[in-house]
Amino acid sequence: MAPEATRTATGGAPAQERELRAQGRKTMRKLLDAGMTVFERRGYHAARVDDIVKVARTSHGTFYLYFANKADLFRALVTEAAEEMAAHAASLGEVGADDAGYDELRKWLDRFVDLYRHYGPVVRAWTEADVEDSEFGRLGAQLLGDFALTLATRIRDSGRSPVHPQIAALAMVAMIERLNYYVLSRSIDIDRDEMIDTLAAIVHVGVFRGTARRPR
Amino acid sequence: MAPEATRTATGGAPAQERELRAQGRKTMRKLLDAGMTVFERRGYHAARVDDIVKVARTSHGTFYLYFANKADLFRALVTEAAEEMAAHAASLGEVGADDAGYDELRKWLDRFVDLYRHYGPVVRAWTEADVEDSEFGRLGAQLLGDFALTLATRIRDSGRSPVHPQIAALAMVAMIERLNYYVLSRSIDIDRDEMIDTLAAIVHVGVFRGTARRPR
Amino acid sequence: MAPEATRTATGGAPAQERELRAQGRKTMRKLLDAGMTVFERRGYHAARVDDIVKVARTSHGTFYLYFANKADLFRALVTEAAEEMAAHAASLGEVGADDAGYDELRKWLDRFVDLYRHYGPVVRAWTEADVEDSEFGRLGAQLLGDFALTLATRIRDSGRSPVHPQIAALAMVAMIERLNYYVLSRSIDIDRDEMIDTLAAIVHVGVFRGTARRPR
Amino acid sequence: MAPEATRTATGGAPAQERELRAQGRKTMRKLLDAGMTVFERRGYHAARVDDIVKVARTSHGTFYLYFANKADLFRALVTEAAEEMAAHAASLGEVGADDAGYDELRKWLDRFVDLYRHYGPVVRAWTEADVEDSEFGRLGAQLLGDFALTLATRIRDSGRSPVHPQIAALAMVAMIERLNYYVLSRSIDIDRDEMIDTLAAIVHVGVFRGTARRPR
DNA sequence: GATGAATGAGAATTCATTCAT
DNA sequence: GATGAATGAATTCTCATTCAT
Repeated sequence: MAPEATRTATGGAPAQERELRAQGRKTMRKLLDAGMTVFERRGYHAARVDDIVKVARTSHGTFYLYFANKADLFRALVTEAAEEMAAHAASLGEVGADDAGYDELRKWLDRFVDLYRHYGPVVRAWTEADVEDSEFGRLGAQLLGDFALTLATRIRDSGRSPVHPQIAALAMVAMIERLNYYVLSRSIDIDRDEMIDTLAAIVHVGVFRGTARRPR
Repeated sequence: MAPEATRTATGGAPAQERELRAQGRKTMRKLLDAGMTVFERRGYHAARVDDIVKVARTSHGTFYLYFANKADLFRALVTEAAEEMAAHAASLGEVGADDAGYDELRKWLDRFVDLYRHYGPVVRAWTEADVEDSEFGRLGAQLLGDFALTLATRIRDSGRSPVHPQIAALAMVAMIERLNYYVLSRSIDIDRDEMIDTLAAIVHVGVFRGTARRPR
Repeated sequence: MAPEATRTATGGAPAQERELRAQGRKTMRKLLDAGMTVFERRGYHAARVDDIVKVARTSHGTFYLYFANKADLFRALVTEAAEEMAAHAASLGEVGADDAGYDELRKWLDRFVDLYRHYGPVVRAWTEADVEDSEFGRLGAQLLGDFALTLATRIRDSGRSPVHPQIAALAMVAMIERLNYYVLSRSIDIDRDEMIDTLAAIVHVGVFRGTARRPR
Repeated sequence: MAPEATRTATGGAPAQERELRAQGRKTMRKLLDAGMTVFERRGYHAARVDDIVKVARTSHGTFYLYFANKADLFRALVTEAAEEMAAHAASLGEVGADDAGYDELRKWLDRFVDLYRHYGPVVRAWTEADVEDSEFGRLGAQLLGDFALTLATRIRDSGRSPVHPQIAALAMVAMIERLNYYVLSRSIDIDRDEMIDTLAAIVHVGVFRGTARRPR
């Protein structure tokens, strides 16, 4: 289940008022992809419609045929990312104190890293856009909430953790998201498997009071 | 030792070419404080020089008497913050597996939360500015590096941790910084002490393999 | 062969990155012409982009669609003028000591006066811009050099002149250019033909050691 | 009779309303000299009061104690220069067709080159300021007129010249002034004596119908 | 559907001049 | 007399958005 498979590409406001044919859908996709590229390169604020349009090899006029404005395109990307992330959060199974629990956790983290590698640019630009635009803030808060809620449930279910489940869940999200961010944005050179091992070990022992021998 | 005590207020480029008298230094401080306020409110990008000037109750021209531009003022703030943060990182003592180790960790976190409450606006705006301006990126990467290095040393010194010290250190920073960020920016309502307890517990057990009974 | 015939209208930096259609080229021409008008009226420094835009009956934004800034537009005008001037310098034929030599010289001067009447505004603004902007200085020095070189060759070829050919050539340029400048800028009231006669006579006798009877 | 000897240093408007003591006069002279330096370096427009004040090692406030504004200081310099120039123009004696005439002309030119080397910066900035500010334009037109009138009289007096005396006089001024300008501003490398010889030869033969053998 | 051209509000920056000490 | 500080009008330039073809 590669991220690409589920791309919904809802499209912006103007596009939803019209029927899109094959060509139209293609143009819209080009713009979305270009947006991704540009937001990654320059962040949300510094990204200009002009940049996006150039990368997509279309014109200014065309852009506004599909999206109401820059925020509209961004919202489409963010929504796509948020849905994938939320789905992923829910996919974490029971995390026992034993090796099986560790494995479940590790597998889940592994998948997260994939997702983040794909949607990272959006998530990062999001953090940035967030500050002023309360709309993105709300979207983000909700995603964060959903994400943390699922984890909190798993922590509480484990019945072992002496820590505050909600806070611990948020702390976990913080650690996982931000470490990935550091690695991607600062080009810190960390071995992917080692990173996942470390995260899994800290979370399993620190949050789920795992007792399994450290693997590898 | 409140943060205010050590404020160095280096000042921007134009201010460093002149020697400032009392009044000048006062005005510069007003501008720095106003910058803090505005960056907090609107983030780095959305902050306009005009906003800062209004908050500081000075004129446009005056601003440029002390700082070359918005980035220059921000750099002054960032430098101030970075110095404090780095100093704090270095202040973490040995973290044993016992209660004393836990206490050391908790005390250190407690102090961090204070610092972050003060400099948070800067750190957050920093993350945002970072994307385009590589200068801030470098400053940030360096601070992150310094911070993580100190922690990695403590982890390695503890001799107990089966996790990769450098990665674990980065993960710790990520968790601590980001959880504070969530709390401050999303106005998530978490009790300060509980948050510190939780962070201390996760790190002590997860990273330092602490064995102490959960306090409280 | 009126000056208008050869207008190349190279255009400024931004315009060269796109390909212009008919409308675009027209707008660019409007801006160039407006620039000429405004530089003539107020000189290089006092000319504001706003003035140019008003004369061209376009908007501010449009200006920057075609030129990077005032200097960029000016450079386009200067280049145009420099090319014409250089071509004209090269068109001076052999100048003998007899009446034919005088006639050649006079014809050439006559044409120069036409050219200068057209490009004078640019040349004058150039002198002014020159002081600070070394780029224009270089362009000007080169044009001056080209111009003088051609004349120096003619002087040397004449074989009669006891004066230093290069210095004499520069002196000629100085006299011709500056007298035209005085006449145009100070609105000194001199009869065009008399001016040309006088210049021709001085140069023919003073530089080429002409022996022809004074014409008219 | 070096230029320095006759410096009148009239001073700007504000200075004339007060009595100046020794210190005051010294400060004013510092500002005038600094103005000269800065106008030479950057031209009239680009020269900022700030530059002048820095070179003079005084403050902004002090500047306005002596001059009403930038133009006021410039006017003081220009007046000084204009007086010297006018006096020099008048000093040209009778120019005969023989060697003595040539010598008179040459001596006069020699002195002019000295003067121009000193006041050149002012004259050049003047040309530039002239474009917009009609006050300087008038001053310049008057100087030019005075200068040319004197020469025209000498030309007419010589009784030999078949050229139009007034036009020829203007042409002479143009040539002399501009060649010096080229040499000073473009740092064209011409031997001073050769330049004077050439100018003298062209003018003597071309304007005064001199018959003397070319000297040197 | 698509495109190049045009627009203008908004933000940054400079610098001559005035002011308070 | 002298000075550093403050001011704000004037300009330049950018870029999201609309328009005409």
